[in-house]
Order: sequence, then structure tokens, then C-alpha cells
Amino acid sequence: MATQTTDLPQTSFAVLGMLSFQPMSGYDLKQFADRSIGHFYWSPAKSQIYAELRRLKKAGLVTEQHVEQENRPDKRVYALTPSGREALAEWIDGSDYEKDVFKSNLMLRVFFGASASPESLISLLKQNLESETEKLAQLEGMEQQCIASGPGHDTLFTLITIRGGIHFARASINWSQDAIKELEERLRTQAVGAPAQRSSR
Amino acid sequence: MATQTTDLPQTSFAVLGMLSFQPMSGYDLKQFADRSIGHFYWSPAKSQIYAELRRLKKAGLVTEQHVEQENRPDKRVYALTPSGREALAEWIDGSDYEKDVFKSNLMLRVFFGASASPESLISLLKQNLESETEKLAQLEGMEQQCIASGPGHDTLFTLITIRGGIHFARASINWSQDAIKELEERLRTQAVGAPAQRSSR
DNA sequence: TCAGCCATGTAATGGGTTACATGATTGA
DNA sequence: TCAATCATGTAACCCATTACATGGCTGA
Repeated sequence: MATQTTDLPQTSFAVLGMLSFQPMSGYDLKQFADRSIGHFYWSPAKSQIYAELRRLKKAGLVTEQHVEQENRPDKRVYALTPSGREALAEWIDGSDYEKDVFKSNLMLRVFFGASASPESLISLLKQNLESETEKLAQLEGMEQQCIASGPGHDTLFTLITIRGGIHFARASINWSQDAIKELEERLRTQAVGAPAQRSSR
Repeated sequence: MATQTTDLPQTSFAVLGMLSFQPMSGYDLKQFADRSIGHFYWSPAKSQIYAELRRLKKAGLVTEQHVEQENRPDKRVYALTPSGREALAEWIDGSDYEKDVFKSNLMLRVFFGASASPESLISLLKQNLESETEKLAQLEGMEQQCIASGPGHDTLFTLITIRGGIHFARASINWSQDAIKELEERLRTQAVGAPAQRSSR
């Protein structure tokens, strides 16, 4: 009853989740998010993190501890309370499954590709190919690192998540390659004549 | 100069893009979005579509035509203007590539899986497996349908987009299967004892 | 008769971003 | 000396959703 933890936004749980690893300041959280959940969820603006921490504190899900430091600004370190831990667990296994809606700007542009030139689509796809290939290499590095750090306790979840990223990066790469091939094919067959012409009207 | 089309949100271009296929009313656009870009981008609320159309009209990118109907409410049909068509093309091939950031709720939950029970993660993953398998079948149906409708003109872009969806659905399926296997493995090895216990603290 | 489609909107709320503001310390 | 790091926050803005409102027609 008291504080209903049910209607908090996803972001709240993302922050609670990060704090489940260790107590952190707002600044720390931003760093941490950039190099963890930023890869498969998103990384909040720092202003939002601070706002979020205030909310969680008010809801009694985290505690705030003022930490004085020498030679650098003081900080406020946040840690989960028991009810914060509970809310997190409840969110993970207590709330219903909902489909991932994934929003691809690139696919949107390709879908409307009839209104542009095939060349520019190919260029976009090639950039995606490059970007995702790099990402894949990065993820595979992380995977090895994770394995090397011992088959221990909680690395399993990190590992599974990284592998998810790897699967999706590969999908993006394969798709880009296929699409480029098909667009180049089209250029070759119906080449010559008015190049960037749009047919309708 | 006049109306700078550069700083419009993505949504504006999504609507312009749909109107590039044919003139439509707000109501039509909602239907159309649900069964096209809704699969790989997202489907706006209807209230937003109407708002968007007002904006595009004010910017001179679409025209509005009042159409009277018998036996059902009148409607306003929107069509691209030449500058609307131009803005769309400019957005597709004139604006820079930017990485797709994909936001997976499921991966977020898995990442924080140490705070929950493996069983519930497995359950979530199985639901995802089912959901994505169904989606895959649907997409493959659309693919065949698209191929059957003639190798014509603009079906190529639709086809490429559908295939993108297929690649990502397969990735999601493969990942889910892998993850389930690994979590079940973990249950088997370290089973017995305190089951839903979280270690830290 | 009653649900559901057709058709368009307003109002309230909230999630999230960017830009602005401050200020000490450290290393190139 | 100058940029970057550490550290926290305010203000303005806007994208987007949900809930509410209206009302005739159609088919089971």
C-alpha cells in the first residue's frame, strides 16, 4: 500500500537495477549507464537521473548519504533500501511480459526509399554496416572479458545480455549486406536514364 | 529559408512518408501506421496524428481537402505538396546517418536478473520466444505476399524492410533459446537449497 | 439492441532532452 | 593555460500518451 511501486516508469527500475550492483552517486550512475544499459536500453540525461533519484528517495526506495571529499566536490551516494530491493524484484518477475517495440530510424528511411535515390540508401546501409560491425567487435570483446572474469555468481546475466546484443548486431549486419546487394542489383539492371527520378505524379 | 523543414521531429517524416504512398485522412493514417511502420518503428496515438497533420499543413508540406461523405462522417484528406515531397526526400538522403538505438525491456530485465528468480526470467524468455516466433511467421507471410504481388516498382523497399524485420525476429528467437538453455543449465547445476535467494547483503 | 466502425478532436499529464549555471582540481 | 573530470542541479520546451467527448451508421 503506502508507496505503490507499480506505476513507476521503466527508468526508475533501470536506476534501481544499477544501484543493486552497488551504491552510487548520480554522476556515477550516468557513467555506469553509458557503458552498460546504454547498449541495449538507453542512457538517460543526467538531469533526469538526478530527478529520478529524488523521486526514488521520496518513495523510500533508496537512501541518500552525503559523502564529503577532499579535492573534489562532495557527493550524495544512493543505496537501495529493502523496499527498493523488493520493488526491483517485483518488477522483474512480478510484472507481465510485454513485447519489445524496436524503433529503427534506418528501416523507416528504407521503407520510404521510393522517395529517394537508391545510392543514398546504399550509403546509409553501408554506414550502418560499419557501425554495427564495430559494435559487434566491441561486444565480443566484452564477452571474452566477462568469461575471463570467472564463471562466478552474477556474471551469467551480464553474459546473456551481451550475447543478446551480439545476436542483434549480427542481424543488423546481415540485413544491411542483403539490402545493399539488392539495391545494387536494382541499380545495375535498370540503370541509365533518369537516375534520381521519382515516378508518381 | 521560409519554412525550415530541417528541425521537424521524426514523426513528421513518418507521416509525410505514409502520405507519399497515397493521400489519406488522419483516420486512414492511423490504420496504415498500425500495419506498416508500427512493426519496425512505432505507431503514433491518433491524437498525435491529428496534431501532426495540423503542423504539416501549417508548414505547407501537405494540403487538406474536405471530403463530404454520405452515411458516414466527413473527412479531411491530406496530400503531399511539392515541398512536402522535397522535404521527405531531403530527410531520407540528405540527413546524416545515425545509429539505431534499440530499447529492449526484456534485456533490461535479464540484465538485472540477479535480483530475481531464474524461473521467472525463463518464463519471460519463453513468452518472448513465442511472441517472436509468431511475429516471424507473420512477416514471412507478408514477404511471400509482397513477392507474389509482382516484382514491380516500389515493392522492393517494402520487401527489404520486411526482411529486416525477419532478421531481427530470428535474432530475438535465437537469443531467447540460448538464454533459456543457459538459465536452465544453471538451475540444474546449482539447484536445491535456498531457491529464490538473492546473495548480496 | 448493442458493439464496433468511421471520424475528429481537446485537455491533462508526464517522460525526456537541451541549454544554462556553478566551481574546484588535475594533467597536458 | 586550457581542456577535461568531478559533481549537482534549474528552466524551458516538446514529444507522446491516456482519458474524455461526440455522434451517426452498420451488422450480428
